[in-house]
Amino acid sequence: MEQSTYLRHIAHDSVIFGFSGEKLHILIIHYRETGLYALPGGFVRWDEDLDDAARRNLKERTGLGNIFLEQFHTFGNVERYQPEVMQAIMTANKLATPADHWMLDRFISVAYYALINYKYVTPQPDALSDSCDWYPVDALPELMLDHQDIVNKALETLRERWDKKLVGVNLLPTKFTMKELQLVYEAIMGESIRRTTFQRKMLKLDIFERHEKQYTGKSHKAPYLYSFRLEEV
Amino acid sequence: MEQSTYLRHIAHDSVIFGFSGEKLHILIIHYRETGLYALPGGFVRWDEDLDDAARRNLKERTGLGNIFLEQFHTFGNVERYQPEVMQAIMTANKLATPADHWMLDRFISVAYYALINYKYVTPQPDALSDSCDWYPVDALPELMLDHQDIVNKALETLRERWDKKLVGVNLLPTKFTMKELQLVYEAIMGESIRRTTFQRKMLKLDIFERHEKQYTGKSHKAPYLYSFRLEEV
DNA sequence: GTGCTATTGTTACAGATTGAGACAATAGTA
DNA sequence: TACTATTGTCTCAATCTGTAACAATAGCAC
Repeated sequence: MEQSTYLRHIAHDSVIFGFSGEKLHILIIHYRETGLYALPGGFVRWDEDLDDAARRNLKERTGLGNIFLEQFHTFGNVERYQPEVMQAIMTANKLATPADHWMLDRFISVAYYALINYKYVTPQPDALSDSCDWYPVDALPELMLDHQDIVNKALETLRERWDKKLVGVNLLPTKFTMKELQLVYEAIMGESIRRTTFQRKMLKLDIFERHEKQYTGKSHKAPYLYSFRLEEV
Repeated sequence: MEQSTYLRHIAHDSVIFGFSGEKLHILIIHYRETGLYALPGGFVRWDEDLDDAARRNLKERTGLGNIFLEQFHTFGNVERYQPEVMQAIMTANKLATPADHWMLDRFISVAYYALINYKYVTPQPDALSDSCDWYPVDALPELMLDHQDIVNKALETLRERWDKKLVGVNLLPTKFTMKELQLVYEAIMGESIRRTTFQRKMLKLDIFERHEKQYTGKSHKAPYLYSFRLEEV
């Protein structure tokens, strides 16, 4: 039986979505002194479920557990194999890297996406990176390896799996206005939708609880706050 | 750099769907003398794309290349690790199995589903198995490891991704009747649908070419044959 | 308070889609 | 020529959607 800590050749990366109130953002880490930007990710321990590894990573980066996290694709092209990239990262961190080091092998990466509440998160860099920050999905820095492909596929998947409750519950605060829900929808779909149609369609779903009005100080009619009826989740 | 032929810890399995004209079937292999049934699968070569590995496997089993094949989930629970199962298969084939043999390691499996034309296929067993046959999805033998979970997830995915053209083109012969298309739909969805509604909805898509009538010798009005207009695929 | 503006909740109406059934056409058989 | 099973089409009502209109405010200026 293998005795090393991690399974060889297997990595995982996460596309962690947050909604700023206006735009979709994702978490990107920056590797010290290399100029390399990447998705947060890691490896799978010998005695750990694949999903648990991704969850552990998410917890380390955001401090949040019990978050919506779902696998969406596994990337396994040979072109992902670029040992010089990993070499650069390790050298910048003054780590010994014998040519047969396990981190320099070819990796297949299982990609996950997470939906979390932007406001409750303080992104945490890991041992090899000097920062971990939110970037708008439409203005990302150049990402290493195939990470931009991973982001694109994550967005595509999110659009396909758009489910009002799922996405809303995870990207919005507990109470929100219809306008905010609509902004999330538009940010994900990349298209605008008529206010009245959206409102009617949402309300007809009968999955919302209506609460008090939200007085923002603006000089116009105040919108109602809504929440998802959670007993139906 | 790793010198062995295959990437360690990484496997792939395929759920290969075919339509008998009445029911959905999938290909299942039977391992010699062990009583074990499993999905066809294999490993990934050091210099091979993940998708190509699955495609190679499909070609070996069915003789068919250029077939619709899509990844849908990666299974990586620790409970998949049951070296005694692999041990039994290898012993039955009189293969030496030192305790540290790479095939006895823990594996993460990337699962694919394929849609192929039932009639054009002669299933081929591989070196370790003595048969490879079609089974109706609702009457599978007991499968080893988590392969039943894999099948269930494949079905679920197929239902989500039901796209008339995609599914029809791959599971039906070039020319088919509306009735046959409806049977495919019902076999996948597991529910029946009203004939007239289905027909109207399909024809409105405007993706079919109508051909001659099909005279089956039955005493009733003969249905038209249709094909998908392929320039739009 | 009265008017003004921006935004929200609701309703109205036409057009499209859908579920359910009716009905005529017809290939083979008695 | 009648009869049966199945298919292609149409009708009708119910529902859903896109669009616009309109009434109801919350704050502000006065």
